[in-house]
Amino acid sequence: MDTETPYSETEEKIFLAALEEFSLHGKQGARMQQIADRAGITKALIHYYFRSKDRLYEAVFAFVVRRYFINIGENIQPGEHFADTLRNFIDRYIDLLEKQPALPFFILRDIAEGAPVLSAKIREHLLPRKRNLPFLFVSSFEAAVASGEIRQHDPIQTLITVMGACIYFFAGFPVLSVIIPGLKRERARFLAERRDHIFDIVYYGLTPRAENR
Amino acid sequence: MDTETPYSETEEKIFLAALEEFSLHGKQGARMQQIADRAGITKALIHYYFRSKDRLYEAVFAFVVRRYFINIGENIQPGEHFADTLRNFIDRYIDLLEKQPALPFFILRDIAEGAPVLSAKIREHLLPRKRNLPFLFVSSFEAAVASGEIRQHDPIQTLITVMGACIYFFAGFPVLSVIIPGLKRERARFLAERRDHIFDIVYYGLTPRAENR
DNA sequence: GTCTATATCTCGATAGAC
DNA sequence: GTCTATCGAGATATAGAC
Repeated sequence: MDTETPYSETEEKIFLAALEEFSLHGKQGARMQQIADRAGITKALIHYYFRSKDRLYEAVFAFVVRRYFINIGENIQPGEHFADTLRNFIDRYIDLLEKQPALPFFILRDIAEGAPVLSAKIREHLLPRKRNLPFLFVSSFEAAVASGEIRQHDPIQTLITVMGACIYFFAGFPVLSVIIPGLKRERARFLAERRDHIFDIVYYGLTPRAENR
Repeated sequence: MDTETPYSETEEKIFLAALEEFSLHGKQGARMQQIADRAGITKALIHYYFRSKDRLYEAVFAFVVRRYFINIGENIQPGEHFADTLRNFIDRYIDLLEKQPALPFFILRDIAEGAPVLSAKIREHLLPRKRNLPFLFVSSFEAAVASGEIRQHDPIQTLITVMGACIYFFAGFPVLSVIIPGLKRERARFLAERRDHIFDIVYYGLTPRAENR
């Protein structure tokens, strides 16, 4: 994985082990011993590099947030039509989740505890940027309403719907794969279709409609 | 709250305190002392009734999951049109989440650990029943495709989209309320609109469409 | 059944050798 | 930088009086 940081080899091993352990068990549930085992070193070394469990968690969280909120928000072009913006949003979001499937759990863990760390990170990193993904989504949406491309609707509601539709496949996968036979085996195909499906439903749910039913 | 169990008054106090504490902090993060304080008794009494923290957590989790599956698994009427089924599904699902907002976090915690408990409960409670909510959703969907009410589409993809759209509002609320000014204050109104929004997007995303764009 | 007091244990953190 | 050994805090769990 590209941590984009000048970590030593050992640091990186610890870091990755921690990411996995924290994702699986949360901050409280994670065990330093388990992280050490995963990384193939001893607890003492973790403290040597990261000083404390709190700091280690902080480091992992900061990394995750950078990936999640900043990478996703940068270099994105608002499409000429809302259709392009929407498609772009879905693809980027699913790409991100696919590349780092532990990520939603990591985030949701924090949320489950009232999102103490996450809220701070959002305020610090996401809100100050004008070109972040949610912001672009909303402004592109409003432009499209004005131009008549889509109907009058609430952009925030739509944003939540799209994010939920994307993330739930990953977050709910273990459950879904019990309910839906063959899902595990055909995950890749299903996920590819998922992008089209979400776009299709949402976009045509927004466009001016035929008079029927 | 209706625990539907023949608990003594003290047991019930402990149980409810535990439900709250576990919801807030997870299994590991929860503190027996805190549960005792919430319940207005001492730690020793918790052990008297529930033997160990593990067993207490088990009891709470089993209760939460039972509620979840009982609610989504029974008493649902397939509507005459898919529109009715969809509307019904959304309303029930959001009702359930609203009544028990800690539920997604409980579930997500289990999922993050590979859904050991949840998978078992699904196999045990949901799959054997023919009239469960997902099943009815899919069969109503297919009937509607056949009758021409909606277009050809994948019912499973649609089901995931709807569930994700419903649940993400609750699961993501702490984050969303940071990004979206005023969300916390207007939660009730926003949630009411949410039902209409999801129905509108999804249903008209599925119906035969005007030729435009 | 409920409490106080205490035993036991788990786990993060540190000391110190190499 | 990395290890082994150990400490000490804090949490779960138990004993025993009432």
